[in-house]
Amino acid sequence: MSLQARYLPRATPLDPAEDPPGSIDPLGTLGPAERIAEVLFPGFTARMWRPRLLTFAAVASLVAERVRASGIGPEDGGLAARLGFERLFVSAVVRQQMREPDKWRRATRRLPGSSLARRALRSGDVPLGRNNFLKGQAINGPFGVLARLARHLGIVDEDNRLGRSGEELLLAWSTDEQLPGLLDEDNSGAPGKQWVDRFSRETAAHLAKGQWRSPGWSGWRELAEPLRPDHIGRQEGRVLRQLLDRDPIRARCLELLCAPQAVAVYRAAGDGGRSEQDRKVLLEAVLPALSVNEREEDRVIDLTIRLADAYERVASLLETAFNSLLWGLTRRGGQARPVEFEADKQLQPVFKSVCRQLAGAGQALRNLIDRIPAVPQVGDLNPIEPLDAIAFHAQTGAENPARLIETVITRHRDVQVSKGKGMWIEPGDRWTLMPSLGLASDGPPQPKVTYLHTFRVPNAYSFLGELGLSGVEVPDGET
DNA sequence: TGGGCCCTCATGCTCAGATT
DNA sequence: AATCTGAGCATGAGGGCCCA
Repeated sequence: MSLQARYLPRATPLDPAEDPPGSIDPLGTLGPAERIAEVLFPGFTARMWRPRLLTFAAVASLVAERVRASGIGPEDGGLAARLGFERLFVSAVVRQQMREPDKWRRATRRLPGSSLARRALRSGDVPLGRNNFLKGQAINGPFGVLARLARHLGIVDEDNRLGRSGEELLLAWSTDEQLPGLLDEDNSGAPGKQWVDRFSRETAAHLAKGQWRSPGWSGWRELAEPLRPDHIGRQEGRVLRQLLDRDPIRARCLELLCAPQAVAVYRAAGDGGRSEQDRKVLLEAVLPALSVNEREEDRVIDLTIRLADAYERVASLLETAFNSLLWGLTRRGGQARPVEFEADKQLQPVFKSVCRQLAGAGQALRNLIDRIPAVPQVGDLNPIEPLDAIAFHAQTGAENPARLIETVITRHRDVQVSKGKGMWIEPGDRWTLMPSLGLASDGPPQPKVTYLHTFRVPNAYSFLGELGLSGVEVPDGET
């Protein structure tokens, strides 16, 4: 099929030459939600699933240090060595999986770079490097996605060098994997030291000479086996759990997630997607299990969950209102006068419903914000001003549909201005929808109850499952 | 029972926000 | 301004289901 000229993009009067408007978060609700999530599971992000990559991070940090000490690698603080070792590791795990799919089935799940490593292996075992591995490997690779938590736990420091907790973790790991003497400085010849020296040399040779071992090399297996992401050792697991429990709020949240009732709620909510898992577990399992009179951490968690819920209700209602404007404009060919939205028979019930629900949600949010200053663990992470703003918008928008429309478009304008971006909807006598931002569903958007943002509950359960909590293993269809 | 199609979800990249 | 970081989102691989 040939490409025809009429399908090529052409500038039209509707196609402004300036930068396109920001494509996500038109109401600026993401930032505050992230800060609320940070109270419950500090250090976690939405991409963290496999706790064993924390151990890998410690090992990679040690190897990078050894390569640096040897003076072979480039003078970059060990970054190149870390990334080189990481490529060897991912390739090593993928090789084992391709050789013995049954035994290694769960090893590469959510292992960043695994599919690129597999592709390189299939096309003739091409060495992994900058051009055929992860873009932005430093942050998107196995180390990178866990780096924030690894720092929180003291496994690595700000410069990604091995930290005190990292040493503790490595000692436990090396005992489990029968690699004693891992951290020896002298020429002890201990198995652990030999292992580290060997793969430090391999990493250095990979970096300096582009060395890439043949498929039959025994090192592939000996690298993959003790670090495979699906087998955490006993002592290693105990240390990981201790490190995660060092923050009292995170420890209490993890404890509450382990309750059978909470696990049941989590599993039952699986169909609704991750936002339903967040919402149901927090509201139906964790919140009722708190002892706010006896435990200080529980008071923090109680306020945070209530805050998260009120915030998400407000954010999703405002987004519904904004999407209604997009939908109304799309149906009118991208242009409409503001009064047409209020008069739209299909949008009227949506706006009315949003207003009605916003009144309660906005008041709830306002009451919770007032309690924040008394709880430093929440207040330190959550500036009041952005929360105040959204509560104010909720209460203003709740008055009537006209006020709602005005509030939402004003908030959108302020958000885009602060980002230095154009608006999705250009206001004026007639409002104009920017190209490619239309919303072309059959019916108007409906007020949603689902959370727009993630609160890390599924990530925490993934960690707990791999650390031995039963009932939350990632299902993979066996039996 | 085999083939094909559709849907789901993991994966990797892009872009926005934060920080220096 | 440049760099670093994180979530959103497009994409495509793979699994399941349906039909022949």
